Amino acid sequence: MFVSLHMDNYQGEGDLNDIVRASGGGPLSCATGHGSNTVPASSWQQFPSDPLNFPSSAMEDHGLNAFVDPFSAMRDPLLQELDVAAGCSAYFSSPNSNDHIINTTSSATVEADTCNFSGSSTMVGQGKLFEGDMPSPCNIFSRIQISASSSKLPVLPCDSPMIAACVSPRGIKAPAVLPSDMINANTSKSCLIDSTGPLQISSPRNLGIKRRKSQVKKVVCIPAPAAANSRSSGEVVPSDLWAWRKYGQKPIKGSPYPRGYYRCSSSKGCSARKQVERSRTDPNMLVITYTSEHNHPWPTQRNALAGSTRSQPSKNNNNAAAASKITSPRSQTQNAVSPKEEDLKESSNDALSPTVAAVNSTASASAKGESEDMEKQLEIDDAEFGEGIPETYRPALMAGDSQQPEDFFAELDEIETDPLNLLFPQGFGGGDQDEQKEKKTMDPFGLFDWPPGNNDASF
DNA sequence: CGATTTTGACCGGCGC
DNA sequence: GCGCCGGTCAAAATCG
Repeated sequence: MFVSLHMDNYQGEGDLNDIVRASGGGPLSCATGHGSNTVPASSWQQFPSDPLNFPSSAMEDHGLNAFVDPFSAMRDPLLQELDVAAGCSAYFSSPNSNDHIINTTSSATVEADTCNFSGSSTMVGQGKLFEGDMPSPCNIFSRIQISASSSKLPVLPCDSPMIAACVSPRGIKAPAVLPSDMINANTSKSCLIDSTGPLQISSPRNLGIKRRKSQVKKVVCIPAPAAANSRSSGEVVPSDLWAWRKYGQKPIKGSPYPRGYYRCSSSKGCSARKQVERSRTDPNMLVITYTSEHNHPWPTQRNALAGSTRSQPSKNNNNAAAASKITSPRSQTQNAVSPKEEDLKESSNDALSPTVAAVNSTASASAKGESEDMEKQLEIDDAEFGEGIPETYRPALMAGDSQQPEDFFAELDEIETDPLNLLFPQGFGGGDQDEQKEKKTMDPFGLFDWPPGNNDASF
């Protein structure tokens, strides 16, 4: 559940203040890296290394229960996607422990360049989206790194412990601390991306820089599922609730991996887009950049399935090796196609352990290399940053600032079919824990459908 | 048949 | 002004 969202344009002193206040006194209240409130790395390391089985109790045992839900402030489709799709505890952290995310979001209170507190803190205090006490099923998004990048901040290597918050599709409850290895894995070097370019919206060709700069973009770093879940391009696109249609792919200079361009196909006229690419520093990490916003409610079951029926090409079905590299993107973006069991296993393994290892190995080596890119990315005007948020990534469903978490979820229930159910037909909290545990083991990222016998949803 | 992916071409922004 | 680069378009191919 490493979620590392680089939420460009996400800024607000108030947020930080809230964060500090909320966490004040707590072990995690550290908004300052040098602050006395930072959690000792040793404490973090005491936690199990398995992020997927992150015991919320552990947090309590370590006095972390005071940690405030980092996502509470998030009222964002992206997060919605992540939450729902992930349906599991997510570790929100700044890509870099030093990444100043906190600093930028709340320059007033944070001054440390080595803040152990993750970027998640920046999200604390705004909203109540994730107040619910949810279990934490895990899937690909559970490890998504979410970091809010702010303007003009240097990107530093991150190897400090980070706070993790268990995020469930409907709520966040159990705060979590990442084990040291996970922390390293999450270090964002692996997630550093060069999303430095200005943002574009529906009509980029006609848009000026100003227009594009005002656009909010969110960068999500997630562990890339194994190549088994990708097509010939090797690109792996985790599924989310929205239907995405690929409209282009371009090789990116300086990166061995191409960048895929997707637009929302859930609704015509929706300007939501996302770019998917592998981190140049850590191929095991996927960098998904969301731009623009959905102008429509959550996709209903039907919508979510739109265009998602396409599965792997038949030519791949008979060739496991080929299948490992050629997989229908739809299975990734529409969360509907079930890969073969072997692929699934491979994906699970590759997406998890390797990711951690890879990140660790590259954590310090490549940090500098991408720092420049990161800086560029961060050079988004703060003012614009603040303005963009409310205007972007706010799906119709989420319209309304006054909307409370309860309202939000209530509306979700009103949807023809709860998107969450599409991903987690078994439910998140109820049911046999052992059974869920088993599922986690089989599909830690929840990218794939569970066997028909275990899946009530009719895709 | 409708939807998607693929891929080369086109366009605009930006740096030199 | 030129060239590079990133993002998008659109035709062809593919798939269910």
